[in-house]
Amino acid sequence: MQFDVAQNGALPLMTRPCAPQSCDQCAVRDRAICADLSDTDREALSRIGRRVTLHAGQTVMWEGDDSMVVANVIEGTLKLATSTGDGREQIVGVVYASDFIGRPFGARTPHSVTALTDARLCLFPRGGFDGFARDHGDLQHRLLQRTLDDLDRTRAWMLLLGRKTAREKVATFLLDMARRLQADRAGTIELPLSRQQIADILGTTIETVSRQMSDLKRQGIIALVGRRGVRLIDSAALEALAEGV
Amino acid sequence: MQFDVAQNGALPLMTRPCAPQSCDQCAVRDRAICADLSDTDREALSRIGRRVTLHAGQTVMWEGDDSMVVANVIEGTLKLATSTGDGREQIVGVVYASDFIGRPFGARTPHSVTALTDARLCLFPRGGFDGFARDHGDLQHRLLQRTLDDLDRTRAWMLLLGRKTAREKVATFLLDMARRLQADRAGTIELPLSRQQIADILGTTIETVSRQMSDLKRQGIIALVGRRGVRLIDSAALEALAEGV
DNA sequence: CCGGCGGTTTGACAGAGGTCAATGCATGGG
DNA sequence: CCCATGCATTGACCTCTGTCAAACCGCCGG
Repeated sequence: MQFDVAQNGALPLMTRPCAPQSCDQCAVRDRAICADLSDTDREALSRIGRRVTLHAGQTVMWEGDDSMVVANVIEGTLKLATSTGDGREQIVGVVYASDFIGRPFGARTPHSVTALTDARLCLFPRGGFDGFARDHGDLQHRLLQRTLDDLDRTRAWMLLLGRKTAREKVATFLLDMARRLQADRAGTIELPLSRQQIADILGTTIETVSRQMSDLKRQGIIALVGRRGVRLIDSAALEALAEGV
Repeated sequence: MQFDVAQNGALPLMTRPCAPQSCDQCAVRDRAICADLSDTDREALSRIGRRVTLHAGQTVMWEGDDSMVVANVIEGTLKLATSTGDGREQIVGVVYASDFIGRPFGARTPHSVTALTDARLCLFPRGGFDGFARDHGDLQHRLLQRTLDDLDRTRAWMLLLGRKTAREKVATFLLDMARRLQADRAGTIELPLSRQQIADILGTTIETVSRQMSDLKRQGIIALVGRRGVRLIDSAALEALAEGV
């Protein structure tokens, strides 16, 4: 178990905002929580925040910090993580474009948020966002929906962490990634995570992940292409393994 | 690993409602999500729902069921659980008086809800509740707050499930229960959970829980009184163990 | 007060997965 | 284009925890 001391670049607060950009051409405009707002409301919200870019490895928020900002993910993939005092890390969530990050209506950020790939965020100071959300029931409703979904997904993941074997964990993980990520024409997906990060998601070690993947490959259920590429050859078999058959 | 086939009595929908009771003397009136409502709104909500009693072991909702009802817990303790196809169970939450249960704004109940002790609920049909919540921003805000808190707690628990040792798990669990439960004058708390249920919370087995508790007792850190009583003798030592020192 | 039931504790053992270490191999900078 | 660096794979080993089984003992009903 070790820390991710990757490139801890400048905080995004320090990051130069992108050229101001209206919500009109925002890539996540109709999937983010602001999707239901009227044009004028959306522009008002937009003026509270600003667009920032992150490089892979940069951390936006730290576990235990005062909750200062929240954000929509415009592009990229980020991890949410907590760790024990002695540095064992558990990834508690992975977020993608259009997802919402940060802790609104609360004093503390309960987990760190770190970019896994280069990313772009639409960042809001928390106070301003909280106030805006209180006045806009539709925004709050959308946030509630999303939080309820997150909670469901998180609880489902507890079953994996608490009760599944290493084999089942890796199979479940691969299926989950295949569902979320776009495969190229050869059917290969590019994992946005290193083996260490996969281990930190599954509550196991890098060696165990590697061994399980090698086994699956040996059985002809998946193919490994390069360091981060995976092609699912027999999804049905994977599904079976994920459920422990 | 085995099923909890306890007393699976009638569904609460079948349960005879208690004598109609106004919100005025409700025990959780100022802690439940309806606390911020005006008297008239609260009564309106109350008319949508009804009070039901549950016996220990009764299940209110089943994993995967259509989400038909939601409820406030007036009294008692309940568990939220999911299981794998072959019957391994993971408890994903424990709820107490004033907590909210069920899946509003969604089609499926993602986990079962089962009474650990006798309990009383204030039960609402989901459709009616959803509609009411949409029209009452303050109720929705309170629900959002609560869901965000649940999510934080759940994610903290993922660290336990994925990264902590059996010793750390049990120590963390005992401290968590001590924080939630009222100790009697001798400083003893009465766990609302059997060893099996504790194991299902911690993602381990009944034997491991038992062995860890016996070790802690042998070290003079806790005392065990009867089947479900525990007295924390050296909380500082427990804290240290919980963090893996 | 006693006896039996069901949950709990304890023991013996095995195996999944963690740890330590060495080797392999993509990938990007020079 | 090639090598160095860091991630990934593989191997050997060991420990923690799960499994199976037996003994124990609170607690309730008779």
